Amino acid sequence: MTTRTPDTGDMLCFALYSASHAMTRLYRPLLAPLGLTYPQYLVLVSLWAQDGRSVRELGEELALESNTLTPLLKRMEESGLITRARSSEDERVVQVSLTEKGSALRSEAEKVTACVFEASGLSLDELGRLRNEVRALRDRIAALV
Amino acid sequence: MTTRTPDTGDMLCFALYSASHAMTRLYRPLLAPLGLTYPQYLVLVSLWAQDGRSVRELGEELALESNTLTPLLKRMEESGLITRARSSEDERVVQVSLTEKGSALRSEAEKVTACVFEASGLSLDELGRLRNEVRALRDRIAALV
DNA sequence: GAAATATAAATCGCGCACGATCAAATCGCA
DNA sequence: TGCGATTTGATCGTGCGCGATTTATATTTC
Repeated sequence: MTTRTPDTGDMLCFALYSASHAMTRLYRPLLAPLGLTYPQYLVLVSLWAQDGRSVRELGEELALESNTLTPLLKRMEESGLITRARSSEDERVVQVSLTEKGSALRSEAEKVTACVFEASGLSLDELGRLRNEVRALRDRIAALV
Repeated sequence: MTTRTPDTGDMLCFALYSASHAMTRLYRPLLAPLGLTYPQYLVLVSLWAQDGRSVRELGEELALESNTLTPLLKRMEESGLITRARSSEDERVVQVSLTEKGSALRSEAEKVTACVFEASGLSLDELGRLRNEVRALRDRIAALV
């Protein structure tokens, strides 16, 4: 009948917002012993898949701008996880590379992954399906912005 | 065969993280003309549903602590959207109430809602189903933390 | 009814996000 | 070849999120 203003419980955007924060809260105590924040963990995941990427490439993968990444990467350099170096071919580009320490965290991170999967309470199939739906929505929205 | 470290594309947590940020980016230009950020919009949505809530109640609804809400609410008070007043019954409690201006934004917000629904590219049914799945996941995770 | 405990909000410090802007390097092309 | 346009990353300011702590008020317990 009457269209009422949606409550937060009705809003998909709030479901995503609060679920994302819940995930970060779940990760925090698991990553803290490794000296990592969640966004820093994402950078490592990206570099484990492909080392030596530029700031721009990392930004494309993670949907973050240099104004976010530059200070974040400096902190990661400070804690000895990565190195940052200007490319000799193109002096504009900064290559980000894993250190020994950054590479070594990979095996620790697999335990974290397992722990988070457990916490989700989903089967691999369910998780994959939900992830694909959320990703599809994200891509549809991102294409507009 | 071998279990490889998941890439960001495989991770449900990253799907949620990036989808949530994409949503915020979608909302930003729609809310900016109203002088609102996305979290401030969420506070208004909560208050439109039930005015005069305490900081604690808002925090429960939005899953935010007073260290986030207090400064946020002060900014909203500053911009004339809400009032903050100590309860006379319990001096610890701060009641948050909509001003005329805060109430008036409700009709504007419905246009924003429609615009975001459009951008999602989902049917009402699909949206509802996805929202319920994301919410269920969030609640399962939040129960552990 | 005084001391111990619990609860509500505020404060502080740090790490994201991001709009706006800037400096430097490279590219394009007349 | 030279000069404007583009690309890359950095810088700055503001607004969240949140762990840790503090202050003030209320409740419990003895």
